[in-house]
Amino acid sequence: MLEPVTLAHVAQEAGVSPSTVSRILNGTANVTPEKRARVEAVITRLNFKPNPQAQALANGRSLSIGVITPTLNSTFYGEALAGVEAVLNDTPYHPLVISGQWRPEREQEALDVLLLRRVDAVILMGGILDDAILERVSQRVPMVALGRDVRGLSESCIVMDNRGGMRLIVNHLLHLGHRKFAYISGAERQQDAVERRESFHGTLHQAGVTVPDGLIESGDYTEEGGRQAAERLLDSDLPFTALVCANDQMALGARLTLYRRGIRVPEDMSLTGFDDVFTSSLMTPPLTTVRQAIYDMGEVAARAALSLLRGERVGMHVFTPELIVRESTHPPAGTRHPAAASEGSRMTVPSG
Amino acid sequence: MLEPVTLAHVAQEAGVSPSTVSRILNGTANVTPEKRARVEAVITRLNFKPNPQAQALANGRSLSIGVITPTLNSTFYGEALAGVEAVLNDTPYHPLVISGQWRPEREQEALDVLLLRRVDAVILMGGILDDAILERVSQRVPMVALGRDVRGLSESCIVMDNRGGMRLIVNHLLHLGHRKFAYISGAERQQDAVERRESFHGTLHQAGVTVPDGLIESGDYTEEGGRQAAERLLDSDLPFTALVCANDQMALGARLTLYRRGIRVPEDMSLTGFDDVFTSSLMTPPLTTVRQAIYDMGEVAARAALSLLRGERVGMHVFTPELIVRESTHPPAGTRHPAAASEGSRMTVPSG
DNA sequence: CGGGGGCTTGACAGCGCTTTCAGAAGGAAG
DNA sequence: CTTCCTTCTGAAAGCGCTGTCAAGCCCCCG
Repeated sequence: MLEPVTLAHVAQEAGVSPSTVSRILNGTANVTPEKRARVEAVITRLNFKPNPQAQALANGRSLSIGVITPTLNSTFYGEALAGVEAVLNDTPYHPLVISGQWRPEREQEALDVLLLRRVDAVILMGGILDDAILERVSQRVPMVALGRDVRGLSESCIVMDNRGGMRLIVNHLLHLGHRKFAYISGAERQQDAVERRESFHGTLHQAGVTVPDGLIESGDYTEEGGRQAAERLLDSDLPFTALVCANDQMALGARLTLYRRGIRVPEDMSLTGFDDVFTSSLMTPPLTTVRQAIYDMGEVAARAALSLLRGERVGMHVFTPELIVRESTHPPAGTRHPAAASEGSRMTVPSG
Repeated sequence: MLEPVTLAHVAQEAGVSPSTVSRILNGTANVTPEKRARVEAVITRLNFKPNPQAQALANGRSLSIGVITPTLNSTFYGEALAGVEAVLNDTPYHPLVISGQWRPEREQEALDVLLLRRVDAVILMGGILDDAILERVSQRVPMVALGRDVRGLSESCIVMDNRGGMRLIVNHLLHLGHRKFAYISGAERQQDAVERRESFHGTLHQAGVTVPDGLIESGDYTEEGGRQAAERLLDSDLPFTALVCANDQMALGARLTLYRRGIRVPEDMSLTGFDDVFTSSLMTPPLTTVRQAIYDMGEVAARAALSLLRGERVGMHVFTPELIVRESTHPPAGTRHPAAASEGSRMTVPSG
């Protein structure tokens, strides 16, 4: 493989024209079985691999699928990426990953780069780019969105039922006997953060429970944000027995604050997350949360992209959330509800 | 940008030949200032961007740098990736990331794909591919290795002083008064796992402390591995007061086992990690560990790759470890050493 | 036995850019 | 006013592959 062997070499070696070799490569037209065998033999003997650059230039398909992720070092999106890669691995396509850093300019740049590199499709994970822009782009190149419902593109969106998930969590806590809640919300520029918060309020409202404004804080979906939000919540001196977080990462941050203040989980305070990032099962105590099958969503997104590439239509795919009860929730102090802390011993794929 | 504008368009529009435009683009030769201005005006007006595929085909450089990482969803390598991406972001180069899943065949495949796609350089993170193979590959394409010292390629390796780091940890524990240690080692097919274990033993040996074989277990560098290893350690019924883990991820797993068994950290058991993955500062309690500046290492690796591309020589880069004392270590029960649990309140960049 | 139809196959013109080569201009030197 | 360089610039030949086009071949039918 030192001297890159080209299609022309193969053709010469097999005594056929380059066109024929190309045809065999792509199954573009019939070729005499005999010739085909001869060429294929040469191909394997020379270990010939067509140059993707040249192919891309000649027929306009680059065999790569652009992926825009908010960040590369996120527990959450990392798994989705892994799912995408796993699916693409069995195909001639390869992912081209660029991160948008939650900044619209950066996302726009990423998109531009991907288009420039002539990716055959793009998978957009989360992100905060305008629906309008995305819709426009999607007319140039097949696009699927993960974790967000893009207006005018909803057929190729992979989303989860955020409202339903939050309802599960809240009902679980209500069932345990909690009546005093605090909430740490996500970055509300993102749709899912809004949906989760609304569902939190809605579900409680139905149960006749209201939450004072002072017990709603935003944590921007980050660990550090969650930590600080928990500080503010506690500083408010308003009483609450359940702290629900809009994602696991913030729950992790909040956990630290509770630890620092000597508040025991779950005895003094129940704590919940959302997403079931795989480290959540390893928290002390393991976190009660809602499972969002992120890896699977990555897989589905990749498959959807491939379908689009084949010209097939795909429909919106809504994932159903699943409540994962672990050990961070407990009836509030003073209650005598039957403890529901069944052991959810879900272990996820190890990471590096 | 709908109708892809080509160099030929620009040439025509500016009334010059394609060659001239190309020359201006690459600064290949002198061009009359007047013409240059004219062409540049057209370029910006038409928002012309040269097609990378075509450039790659024509001059053999793809403007992409291959990155092989063990997994995409690892807290550890994720940060390194982010570092690489950040540096490349200011250059015309782009990372092309493929994961090797700790499997030699997959790593080999990844390498093949990268070479096929004609990447201009490759950055290899960890991995278990033979040094010999890598050395051979490095003759075809500039290569830098991250977190491993490849024989015959050591000038372009970014590594950390694993032995020194482990020495820091062990000395810290010895200083606190610990004499009974248990150790969870990493995947020993990887060099760094071996170095850390050797240093663990060596440092203790110098202090006159020995560790029974039953208190050494392997956890394969994963959370789940760490969890199970801790189970085995505890089941051995051999006494120990300090559990040192070869990385943070295993410490996280081990933490769960301790929690399940009602063993308090740090009162009953001191626990340490290695790497300072950013979630470690959020563990309950925050983990004492050794900081390995992973993100920085990613940056350095990317810069090294760029240097190589410019034909410059780069030297091996050894990172110095830093002890991060948090709250998971404490003098052993029954001792009355001054507690050294200073609050290491290092917060790292949030992730997604 | 000749003509039409279907298959297989090679020649060739790109895809969009780079780069060599040589011609055209302009200036310095004789 | 030649002659010889220097620049600057355009024509043209690729880079490795695809896809169109038409030629060549064989078979079948009349």
